[in-house]
Amino acid sequence: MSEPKDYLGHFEEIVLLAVMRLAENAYGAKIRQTVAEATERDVSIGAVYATLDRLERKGYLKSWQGEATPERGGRAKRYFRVEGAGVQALNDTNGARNRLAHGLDFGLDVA
Amino acid sequence: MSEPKDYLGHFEEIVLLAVMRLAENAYGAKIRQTVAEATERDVSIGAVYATLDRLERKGYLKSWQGEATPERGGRAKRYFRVEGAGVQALNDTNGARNRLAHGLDFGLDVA
DNA sequence: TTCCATATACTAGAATGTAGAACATAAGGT
DNA sequence: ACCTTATGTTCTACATTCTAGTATATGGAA
Repeated sequence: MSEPKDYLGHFEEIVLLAVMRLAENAYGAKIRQTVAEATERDVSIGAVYATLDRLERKGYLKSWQGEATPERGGRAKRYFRVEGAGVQALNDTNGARNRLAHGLDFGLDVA
Repeated sequence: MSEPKDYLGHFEEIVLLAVMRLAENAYGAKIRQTVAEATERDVSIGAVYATLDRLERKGYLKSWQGEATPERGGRAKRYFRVEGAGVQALNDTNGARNRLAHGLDFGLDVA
């Protein structure tokens, strides 16, 4: 039966989901904003990049430099995309939780 | 509006769910077993207790000593129960995730 | 060429995750 | 009584993740 699965930390999961959701628009600053909205709290940009780097190192996502000449000024963006392994990790993480939460009624916020 | 919410780490969430699920049968060794089954990997007993202690310190759960004379031998159990604040934290943690995951199709393992 | 806005990189300390050995307690056999 | 076995918990230490804060990079506009 397979190697031990690799589970994501809470923030890693959140960031990975944000990248997924933003699709072709996923770059640091925007990701930060998305995460802040979803978590309803201030998230430092450093926190986001540290996590993105770690996720990339693990092969869960990939990044590349955006256009060298942005439209309105400012540094070039670094875009991110979730890789297959990232989706897998997301699934595994969710699986463990689901097996435990299934059938439990604790007043879930059903969005 | 309100103070910044408190989110649970991955393992904290798993352990809290296990305690909830085990109900009146939630004590260290059993919790460990439940968590191991759900995550499909070996979980050291130390990892479980360290997390239980931290969760108790934060007020997410409560513990007390079980019977002084267990049926078959061995040390008395220490039972755990999730408190209201724990349920709240579970909800908040879930909420943030839901807001991001909602509508995203990445092949969820629907158990 | 200075200032401002947008972005990313780096660093450090706190919190969480994780393992393993030590300790505690009781039942049962001999 | 004493030792072995079965349960269960406590303690300690270290690795990884979380998080904030500060520094650096780059281009447009005044």
